[in-house]
Amino acid sequence: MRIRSDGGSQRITINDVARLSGVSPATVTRALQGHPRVRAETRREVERAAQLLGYRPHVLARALATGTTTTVGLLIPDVGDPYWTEIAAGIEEHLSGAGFSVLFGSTHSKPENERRLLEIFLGNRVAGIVVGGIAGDLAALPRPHPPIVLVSADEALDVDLAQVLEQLPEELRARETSLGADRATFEVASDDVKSARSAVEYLVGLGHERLAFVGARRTRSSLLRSVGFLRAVHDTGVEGNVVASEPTLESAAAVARALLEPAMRPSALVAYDDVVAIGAIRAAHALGLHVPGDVSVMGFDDIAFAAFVEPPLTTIQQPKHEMGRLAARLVLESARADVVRHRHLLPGTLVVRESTGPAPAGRARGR
Amino acid sequence: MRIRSDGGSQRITINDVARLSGVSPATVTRALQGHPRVRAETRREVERAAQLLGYRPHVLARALATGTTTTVGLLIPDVGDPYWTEIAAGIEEHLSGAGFSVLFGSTHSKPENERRLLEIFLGNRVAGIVVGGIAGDLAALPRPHPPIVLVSADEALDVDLAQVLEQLPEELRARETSLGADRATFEVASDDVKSARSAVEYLVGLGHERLAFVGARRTRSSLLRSVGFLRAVHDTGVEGNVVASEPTLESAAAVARALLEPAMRPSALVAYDDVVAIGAIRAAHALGLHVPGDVSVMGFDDIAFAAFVEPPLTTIQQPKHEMGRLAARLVLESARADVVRHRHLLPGTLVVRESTGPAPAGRARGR
DNA sequence: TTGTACGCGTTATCAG
DNA sequence: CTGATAACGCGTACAA
Repeated sequence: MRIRSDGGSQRITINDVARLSGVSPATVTRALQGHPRVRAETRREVERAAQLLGYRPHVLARALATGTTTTVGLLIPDVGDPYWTEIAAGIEEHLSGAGFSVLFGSTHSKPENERRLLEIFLGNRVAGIVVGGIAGDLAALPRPHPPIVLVSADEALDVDLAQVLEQLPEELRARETSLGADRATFEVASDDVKSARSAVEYLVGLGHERLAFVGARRTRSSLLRSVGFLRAVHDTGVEGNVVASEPTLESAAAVARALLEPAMRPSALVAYDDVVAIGAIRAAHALGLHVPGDVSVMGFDDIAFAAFVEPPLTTIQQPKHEMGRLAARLVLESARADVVRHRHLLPGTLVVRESTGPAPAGRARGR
Repeated sequence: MRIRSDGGSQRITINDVARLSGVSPATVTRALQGHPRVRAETRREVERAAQLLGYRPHVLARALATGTTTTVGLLIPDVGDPYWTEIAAGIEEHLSGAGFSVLFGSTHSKPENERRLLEIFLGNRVAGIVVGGIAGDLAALPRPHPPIVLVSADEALDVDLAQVLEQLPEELRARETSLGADRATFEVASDDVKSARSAVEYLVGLGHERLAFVGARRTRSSLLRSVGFLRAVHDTGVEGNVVASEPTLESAAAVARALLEPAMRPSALVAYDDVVAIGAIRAAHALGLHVPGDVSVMGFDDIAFAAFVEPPLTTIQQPKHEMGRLAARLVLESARADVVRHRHLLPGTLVVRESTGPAPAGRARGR
């Protein structure tokens, strides 16, 4: 006799319940699913038997029979990044609340991982998929596929940063629609252009006249934020330039250090995100500069720790949890009915803390 | 004609492939699974057909047929907590690398959620389960169940903190074995007692003679850390007391504020974890105290942000990623063979940064 | 080496 | 209101 060391749980099936309660399997199904046409007494009897036996329906068998799953695939780039985990939290919460399970994977921002995991999700016949970050060649997916909702799709653009920055924002906006996003049913993102604009307007309101945006990369949200920054800078008539940086504390610190040399030092820095902002603040401190006394620094996103660094970070909060909820709602809804593709742009909101302040006196407008 | 708006992907099955390649479904299975006894040519033919049709095996149907899944359930208390997400990252990485999928859920530290999600996992016939945090009444699970690995099980103890603290550490250690943990195959945790001890020894080595542990709660790791603290304090002959605090920044700040009143101010604080430590530092700053000039503060875990607060936090690093990997390895291994239950205690390692320093001169040993 | 037939646990259809 | 019976897609003895 060979011991089945399989991980399977109990093997009490619907048949066991049927036998014990003296009805057919079909009736058991109906009774347990709240089907209207079952005698009340029968139902009680079945429920009692099921309870007694500790019957637990085999989700997979059910899926096979119905052709439908209650599982949704979730892909995010990085489990360690608070931005993504907060979004994931919103997604998980909503999905779980709606009785759906979450099949999870991390892409590490690698398209090949994204592809591989999507394959797995499809193999598992998920009812829908939420993809955070990249979202490469969705077009290559077999059709039809379950509804896919993109969150802050960050697909790399095939253009030079410099080129894009010269182009009109309108033109860039147009380009967006040609991204891989077009195979997805929905997309939810933050309104990066507008967010960057409010950042600039806030700083200008404080009297700053020489700004810098640090952290531009070849990703969509980064480009859009820098574009919003440049546009606002232009509209308000102050100085402002964009410098590139990786979205890591180290890179940001290095870039900021160079930027803060006395020569043409900006009086305020707008960072690509909170992580970059924190890196910039460290660089400022290392240079003996006071924040916000000597230089104001602000970020984007409002990750949990933004409020607890020294000084607490002024930032443009993104409704991460809300974005997650929305994404989850959208997959579930579009899993049920045919819907029109649509992009949801959520607004950011300014959160003023202590890393920003009035422009230093006497340093206004160069020379 | 009704449109099937199910989320199902393509419906090309093994039969389609069989028909196209002119063989039987059975042969298709064998060919695609690398079964040795298939003619090379046949295999090529089948593979070509599968490729052409874009055939993707139905994972659920396969699971039903084989009685085995390649899915592992993962439960953590809080998706927003960096401690847990770092562990989760390690788990996901290993599992994914081994070709397993992750069915994910968040318990929010609520036993009822844990129960509900475990039910779902069982219903999905997962090959194994990793549970972070609580782990309530695992005993209530139907037997046999798939292997369960507990990570930093944080089950609430049915005892008063005060009582426990009076007891001998040995006695408390004995209690551990009676926790819900005993239905699990494995458990991985950090060696909290020893970690706390090294924290104390490090501070004493710096000349501190009046310490305080802030953050004890009725959870295991908190109790064990406070016990390790008290034991070490006793062994090294310095003063040291334990004060309770919720593991939130706000609570920690409030507690620390009271603790830092001039009267009997400790020269060093050992916080339950990094979050509590950061809260304590804020309180110190609010009181106009310098860290570490006036008071040293250290934490546990070494979450990502520990290095980026002001001042960078000295802490006892827990090998979170490693713990995750180990947990994942253990589920997979025990899913294959029968194994002996075991508890894995991983050591913490001291990471010295800038929130700790020598004891303030002239404040040594009260009165 | 390959094909046939059956079972995995559940639901749906169609009689009764 | 309830019971047979046929799928769902795949793996696997068993037979050829």
